[in-house]
Amino acid sequence: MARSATVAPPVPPLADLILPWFDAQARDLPWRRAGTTPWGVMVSEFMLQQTPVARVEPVWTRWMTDWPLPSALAAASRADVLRAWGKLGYPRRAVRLHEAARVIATEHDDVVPSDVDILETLPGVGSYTARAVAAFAYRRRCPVVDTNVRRVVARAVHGRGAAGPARTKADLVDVEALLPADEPAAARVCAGLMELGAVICTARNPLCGVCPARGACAWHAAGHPAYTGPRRPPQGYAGTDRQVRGRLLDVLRDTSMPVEKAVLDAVWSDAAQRDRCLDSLLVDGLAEQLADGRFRLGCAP
DNA sequence: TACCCGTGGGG
DNA sequence: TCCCCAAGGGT
Repeated sequence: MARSATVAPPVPPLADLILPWFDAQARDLPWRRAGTTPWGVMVSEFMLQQTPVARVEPVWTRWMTDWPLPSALAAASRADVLRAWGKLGYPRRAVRLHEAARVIATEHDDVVPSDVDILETLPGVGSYTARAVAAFAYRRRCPVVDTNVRRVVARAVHGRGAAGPARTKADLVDVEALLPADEPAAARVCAGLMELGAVICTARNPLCGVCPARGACAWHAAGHPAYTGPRRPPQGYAGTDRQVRGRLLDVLRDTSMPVEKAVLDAVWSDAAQRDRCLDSLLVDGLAEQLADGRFRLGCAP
């Protein structure tokens, strides 16, 4: 039986390395500041879905000034919401946030729910956003899994270079295992895992040399083996319906007066694709057609 | 599950 | 230039 004087050096759990680093180094993002309401957190999470922090900051700040409560946003027109959303991309997120605000105002007394299952019933709120609101707005002990966390866990816990295909349930279990019992501390660990993935443990050129977690990182210990798993096919953009919809919407956002179809026809030469995209914008409620045939930004309730 | 949905910056 | 990526959700 081993009884040497040297006790096996306790490898500090990931959380113990990440917490002090996060407390000292976390970026000063506006929605992290004291006094941010759960509504403010929720708005930031919607905007941050697939959109970089730098582009969200100014829009979020203005948004919270104009619509500090869900009921305030609910009272705005969809067109005003879409214009305020500006060029954050994926404008259907703005419509869903608008709809979620109405549900919160009318069915939850203007208070953002704190329960994950209730949050997930809101339009545009999926597993990630529901958990992010519960953890960051209400300090709940609730595993939060986004693309950053998946990458950090893949590396630090499993020694793989990248996360690979989604393994939703397993990711939740993995993160849950990293969380301390204390609720607010657990919420900070979730934020810290995301922060680490965003600024240190990045997809390309991770900064392992200054990583606070490298002492507990399986990938680092293994010598940074390259990722060998399946890669998702490139998405592409040029020539897609997404690009055409973006151009059409760009016209409608920038005009206060309804426009003739000829104005929209000018943004894309392929008539069939252009008409298909315009129709899809109508279906999505992002655009609407007046009785006189002209078009404008969607104004639905 | 795979694909669709915007936009712009960096390597 | 081109490709990859960025706090996902809906279908």
